[in-house]
Amino acid sequence: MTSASNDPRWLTAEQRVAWLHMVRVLTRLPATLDAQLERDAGLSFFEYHVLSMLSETSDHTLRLSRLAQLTSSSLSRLSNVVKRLEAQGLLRREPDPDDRRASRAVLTGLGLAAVEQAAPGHVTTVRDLVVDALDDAQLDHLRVAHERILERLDPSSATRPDWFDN
Amino acid sequence: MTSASNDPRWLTAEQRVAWLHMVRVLTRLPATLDAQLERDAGLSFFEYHVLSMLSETSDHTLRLSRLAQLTSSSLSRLSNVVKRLEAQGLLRREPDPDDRRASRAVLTGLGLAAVEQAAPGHVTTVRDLVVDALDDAQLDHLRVAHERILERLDPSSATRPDWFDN
DNA sequence: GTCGCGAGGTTCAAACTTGAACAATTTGTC
DNA sequence: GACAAATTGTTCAAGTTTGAACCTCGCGAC
Repeated sequence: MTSASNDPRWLTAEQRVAWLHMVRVLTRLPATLDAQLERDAGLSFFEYHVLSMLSETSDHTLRLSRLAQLTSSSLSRLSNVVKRLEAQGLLRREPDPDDRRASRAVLTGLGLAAVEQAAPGHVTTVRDLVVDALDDAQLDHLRVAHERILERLDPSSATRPDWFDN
Repeated sequence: MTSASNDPRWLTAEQRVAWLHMVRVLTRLPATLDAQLERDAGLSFFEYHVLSMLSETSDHTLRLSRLAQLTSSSLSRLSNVVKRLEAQGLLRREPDPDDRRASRAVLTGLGLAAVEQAAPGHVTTVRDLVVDALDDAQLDHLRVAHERILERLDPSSATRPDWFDN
């Protein structure tokens, strides 16, 4: 026999090329987004993401456990970051009236102003690096591929925002 | 006028959906790869990446500065990780005879064995989450999109391995 | 040659993340 | 109702990353 049957199936040359490209994007894109936001707004991408998720809800409020899902972070990491953001006055924590174990994070006016100030530069960076690098068809193909991947990464769609209709 | 001319151009609904999908992939995929490698091989994805890049060269050797480019890491981060990997006997550092400022990292037999042991599980995960989630055309579209994005992220292609022919 | 600037690496302190342990609820089951 | 199990969130110690400071060496201009 030429190969044991429990070999992992290696990648073909084409698959390997595609994967190695993806790894480079996966490592460089977040670093670049972080650098821009840190430089222009004093926020990490993760902090921006947290504030941004809050700003999308109608009452600017989310339970910490939900916020952890939406940002794909551990509760421990989120707890630390929320504490820092609270110390900066960008949000505040309040007990959840419906469940006394839980806390809710509420965006403050200062926090909303911070996201709104940071957003234009961030959007410009996203355009420069991704959206404007692709034509409409290519961006749509990228969306489809990401949807397929997300079905594997997150079958329950727990990380998908509720307001995300599509 | 309805909008000042220096507004950043906001994303259209379609573009926004595509971008939000990408952000979810960008944050969850590396975390998942990390978890699998840490669990099954005791390596972070970054450590695996370092060892893997070394294993791809003919003499299993790379200058640290080159290795930093290939893994998109700061020299500082790489220096720390290389020190740890050296302490574990997975690689060793030696002075570069051609440039006395430089050091080279050389994969040891133990290091090669570690990559070879970790590789099958890693490849299986990559297949499960990405490669097998897409058909050939979709994977090719993904490759093309990533190539366009990399032209923006890394115009000089400094992070592209030399043996990467394509 | 030698002067100055830039490249290659290391180190240290400060900041951040992780994972385990913990306390306080809530939920489900009998 | 009462008890076990699961959920929510915080905290602490250990490990990792970051950025600035620093040292050594190569390169180019003069």
